[in-house]
Amino acid sequence: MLSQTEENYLKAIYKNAGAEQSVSTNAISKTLKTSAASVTDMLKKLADKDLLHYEKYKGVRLTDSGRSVSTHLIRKHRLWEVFLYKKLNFKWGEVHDIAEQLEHIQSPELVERLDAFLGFPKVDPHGDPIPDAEGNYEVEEKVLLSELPEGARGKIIGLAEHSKNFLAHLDAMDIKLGLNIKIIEKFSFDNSIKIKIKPDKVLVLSAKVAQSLFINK
Amino acid sequence: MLSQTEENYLKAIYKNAGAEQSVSTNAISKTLKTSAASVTDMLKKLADKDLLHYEKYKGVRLTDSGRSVSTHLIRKHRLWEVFLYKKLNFKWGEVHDIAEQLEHIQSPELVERLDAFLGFPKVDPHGDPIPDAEGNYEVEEKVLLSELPEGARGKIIGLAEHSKNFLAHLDAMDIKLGLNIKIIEKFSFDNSIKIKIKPDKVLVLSAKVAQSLFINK
DNA sequence: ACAAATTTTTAGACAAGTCTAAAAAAAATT
DNA sequence: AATTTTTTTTAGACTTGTCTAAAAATTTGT
Ligand SMILES: [Mn+2]
Ligand SMILES: [Mn+2]
Ligand SMILES: [Mn+2]
Ligand SMILES: [Mn+2]
Repeated sequence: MLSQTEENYLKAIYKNAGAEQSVSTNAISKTLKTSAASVTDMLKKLADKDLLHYEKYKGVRLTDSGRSVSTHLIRKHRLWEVFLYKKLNFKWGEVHDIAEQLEHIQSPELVERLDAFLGFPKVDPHGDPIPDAEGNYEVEEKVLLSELPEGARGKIIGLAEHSKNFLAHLDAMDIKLGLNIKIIEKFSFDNSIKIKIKPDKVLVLSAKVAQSLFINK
Repeated sequence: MLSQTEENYLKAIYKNAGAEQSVSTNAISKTLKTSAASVTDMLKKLADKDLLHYEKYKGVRLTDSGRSVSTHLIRKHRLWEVFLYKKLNFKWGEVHDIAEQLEHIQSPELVERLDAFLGFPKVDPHGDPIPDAEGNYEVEEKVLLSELPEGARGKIIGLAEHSKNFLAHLDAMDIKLGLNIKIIEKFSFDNSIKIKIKPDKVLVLSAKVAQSLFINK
């Protein structure tokens, strides 16, 4: 059985590079906010357990086993987020930190029952896909709102940023996942974008916001 | 913030002696299945944090602060048990081990929302009381089924034993909390007891079972 | 191609939580 | 009251995960 710490390293590696590419010691160290020296130590331990391939000075790549642990953690994390959001009515900016703890609960049975209880959701409250029990998931085709031309229509399906700050800002602007939008006008002055949502509500989004929203393609 | 380990020590102390009495090093060591030497070390640390009163060779007693941590843990443990039992349909013998992990999740907001989601339950799936946010709870007056005379009536409201084995046995016998029973006959041969449940079902309980079921008084 | 900057590893230390073995204190027996 | 048994504490060691400082390797820039 893996410790929470080991699990967090694997997840950090997966988030940095997925299962194919390799990740540098420094990248992991930044994600986890630990020293590079500590990371090196841990990478050796995880390599001993066949969770990743490690070659001195060359960075690491997850093994199949390591990838499986990572995606399973992400599955648990996102299922718990759905639970907190849908059943306990937390805001979407509040669920991540709690799920960060809940994802480490060890009980395969619990995950499957939670999944069923939630109605087998496909995405978490931020629009990110929930891996199935085998660790597989589909990534929807999407494009940044800021990339779309005037006149284009689409639906908000994901976020390029996940900070609490950003999520709270979206709440304040009444922007949620699933909204159908149409681009009315793009302002070259500051790259802000005027959009229409629903029948007749119009609002102007800053460039920063437009660059952080994914639209279906 | 306390570590899971520290929390488990406090809970073990509370379970052994409540908040009034004092507990011996050995008793804690048995409950937690760690060496007496380790327990002594930890007791000093917890005393430094004012969670308990420690005097060499005299055992320990929780402080108000220690008692508060303990009852809050028990509150969380039992609320999660209700969740697992009522919402995820786990059997009552399966919930304890998972709740043992969930009780350490740190989020005051989560506990209160879970409580509301569950409809503010007063007892857990084993009939044990759930402390409120202040750590207070009422213990229902009860008596062992084995103590009742022939002809007595009552309702099964609690368990004197919590082993998985016992819980599975009760499942096999179709005995649950809330059942109304009447004592038909007590057999002096082996102290088994014949009871009637509901309209017309009669069954004989072994002495061991009768000594492990609480009836309301 | 060499020097400088950056990244990564090693070395040595520390805190938390655990253990076993031995010493000290307390409790039980005779 | 003295002896034996049991409980508790101390001493010293080990593991996990972390750190800082220094050394080694790699990458970048000229
Ligand atoms: Mn998250
Ligand atoms: Mn985590
Ligand atoms: Mn329990
Ligand atoms: Mn616990």
